Amino acid sequence: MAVRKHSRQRDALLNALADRTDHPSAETLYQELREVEPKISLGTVYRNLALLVENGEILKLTGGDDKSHYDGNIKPHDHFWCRSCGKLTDIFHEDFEMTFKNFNGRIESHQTLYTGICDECIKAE
Amino acid sequence: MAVRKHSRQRDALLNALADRTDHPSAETLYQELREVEPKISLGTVYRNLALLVENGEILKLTGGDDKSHYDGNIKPHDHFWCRSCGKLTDIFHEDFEMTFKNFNGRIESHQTLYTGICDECIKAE
DNA sequence: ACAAGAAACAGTAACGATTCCTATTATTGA
DNA sequence: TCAATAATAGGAATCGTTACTGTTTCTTGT
Repeated sequence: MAVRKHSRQRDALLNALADRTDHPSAETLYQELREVEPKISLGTVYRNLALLVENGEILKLTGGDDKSHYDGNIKPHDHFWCRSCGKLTDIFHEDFEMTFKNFNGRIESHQTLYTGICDECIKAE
Repeated sequence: MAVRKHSRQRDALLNALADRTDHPSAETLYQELREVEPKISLGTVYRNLALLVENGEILKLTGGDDKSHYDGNIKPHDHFWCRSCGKLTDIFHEDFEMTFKNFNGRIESHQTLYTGICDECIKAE
C-alpha cells in the first residue's frame, strides 16, 4: 500500500463521523452511508475505519457492548457507558495528572470507560 | 434461575482466576480448566464467567484485542495493554481523584485502558 | 488527454468469539 | 431416597469482523 489514494467513500465516512457526539458502530455507519453512497459495502466501511484509526484521524472505542464504536473527536477524553440504555457519552476533564510508580513502558494513549447509570436512566428508574 | 446451585465447575473457574496478574481469555481458562475438570465445556466457562461478573466476583476487561479478558482482582485498578506484544498488565494508583462537571449520572465502576509499548518491548526494539 | 500500474472497491465467503439449544447430570431441600 | 430444577456437555447457530476475488477508480508519467 505504497501510495494512499483518495477515495470518495473514505471522505464520506470521515464526514459522517464529524460533528457528532454519539459513537456509532460500523454497522450504523454503513446504514447511514448507504444514503449518500448507495453502493458502499460493509467491507469498505471496516477497511476505511481501520485506515482512519491507524492514521489517528478517528478513535476506536471498545467496552460496554460487544462491538466497536468510532469517535471522530480525537481530543483526549473519556467515555461513560450506561449499562441500562447502552448509550456511550463523552466525559471531558482538564488538568488531569496521573503518576505511575515503577512503570517503565511508554504510554501513547489511554482510554477510560466508566460504567454505571446515566442521568436519563436514573430519572426513568 | 431462582435458586443458585453450587457447582464444581464454577468453583474451579473462580479458583483459576485467583492470585494471578495476567488476564486470561475465556478460551485460555477453558484450556487450563480441562486439566482439573476434563469434561468441562466452553459454554460452561462462558456462562459462569458471566455469572461471576454479574455477581461482582470478577471483572471483564475489553479493549486491546478482540476478545474479552477476565480479572480475579476486583480492587479498582487500570490496565495497560502493549500493542506490540499484546500483554495486559495492571496499573494501580492511589489517591486518585476525579472531578466531573455537569455530570449527573451514577458511576459504578470505571476502567482505564492505557495503550503504548511495554517495558520489555521497548528493550527488545 | 491517455494508458499503465496499483489502490480501493463491491460482493461474498470465511472466520472466530460468543451465545443458544437440547438432552443429560448434579445439587438441593423435603 | 426422591422429586424438582439448576447446571452441565456437546454441538449448532449467531454475529461482528476480516479475507478473498474479480472489477473499478485514482494517480502519475507521457
